[in-house]
Amino acid sequence: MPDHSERQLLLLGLLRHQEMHGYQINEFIDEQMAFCVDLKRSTAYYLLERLRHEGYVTEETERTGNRPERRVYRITPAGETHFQALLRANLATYTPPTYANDIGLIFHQHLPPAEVRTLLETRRQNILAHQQKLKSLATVLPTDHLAIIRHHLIHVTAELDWIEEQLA
Amino acid sequence: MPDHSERQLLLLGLLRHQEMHGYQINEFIDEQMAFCVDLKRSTAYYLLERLRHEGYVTEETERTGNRPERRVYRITPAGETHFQALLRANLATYTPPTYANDIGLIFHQHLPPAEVRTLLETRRQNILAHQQKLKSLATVLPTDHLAIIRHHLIHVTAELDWIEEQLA
DNA sequence: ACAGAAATAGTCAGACTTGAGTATAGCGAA
DNA sequence: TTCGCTATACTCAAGTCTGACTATTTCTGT
Repeated sequence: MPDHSERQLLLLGLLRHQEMHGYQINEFIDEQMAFCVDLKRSTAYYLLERLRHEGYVTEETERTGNRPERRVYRITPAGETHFQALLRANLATYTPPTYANDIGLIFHQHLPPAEVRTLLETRRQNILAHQQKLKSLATVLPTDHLAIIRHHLIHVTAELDWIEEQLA
Repeated sequence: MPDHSERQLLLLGLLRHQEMHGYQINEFIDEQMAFCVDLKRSTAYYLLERLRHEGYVTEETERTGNRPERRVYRITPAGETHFQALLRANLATYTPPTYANDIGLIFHQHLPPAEVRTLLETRRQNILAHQQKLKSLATVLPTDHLAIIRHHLIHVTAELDWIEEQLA
């Protein structure tokens, strides 16, 4: 059983604020949260179905005008409780991320040092580009997200420090 | 088609060094790489089968004594080429990780500030524990891994900085 | 000498994930 | 008015991942 908890937390947190239909949830995630969670649209539908199955949300079909039916999700009292538990667990826990780019470094001796340097130089440019994107997000997204953007920026800086150390 | 590339890179890199059977590969990963890659044993078998299907490794069954048969994997010339390509791509790329614990922060206002503080204090202890574990790894693992351990330590430090900023 | 633990070597059902596809509605331009 | 493009709302087949399990061999303590 993999650990959906943070995505469940996200979905329940959104529904806690207000009832929403699937498309709306996905739109919100894509526009405001994509930079810090990885959750595709089809996966969100799947998870919502699971939350319903577990009694944490209810599903109600409605239609507006002649548009196709939509399923409106609403959090249940059990869902509220679950949300609180997930939130407490999430805040108290530290889950170290995995850095996909570590693997390359392990095998760097299989390439000529000069080429490794060039490749890492390119990586450095990509990191700088990502840093810029984060900075511009800060001006676009609501202020609730500032702490998280700052979190990402701190790590990007750490990444730049490390790669410069490797280049030296 | 998800992006196995870093795990393929890992498997090919190990086989490039010497032929190995599945169990041996898994043992090595569990003992030396678990701290920087997330790859379960059954997944490794699955990926090896895929690499074979794609012609990057060959599989040969052998038996030693009365033990059950084992499948020995050996990298092919095509696998060598693929390895080089994956390695170059990996070194030149930056793949920002996702931080599972960000989600909690988004919803922190749903709990009393004092409790949030206590929970984050606990998280901080967990980060410190993780930092210690990394430091002790540095004394146990071969020196090739030092750069990567350093990489993780830099990020753990960044994480501690950030959380202390939040607590203040 | 022999029972129980640990190591060896995988297999597989079932859960998770997602790109590609389906189907209808509104809207702007020619 | 009608052709095509975008927005709305999902669905699903196919691919991926892993916890739990099987089965045999070798050690270890008594």
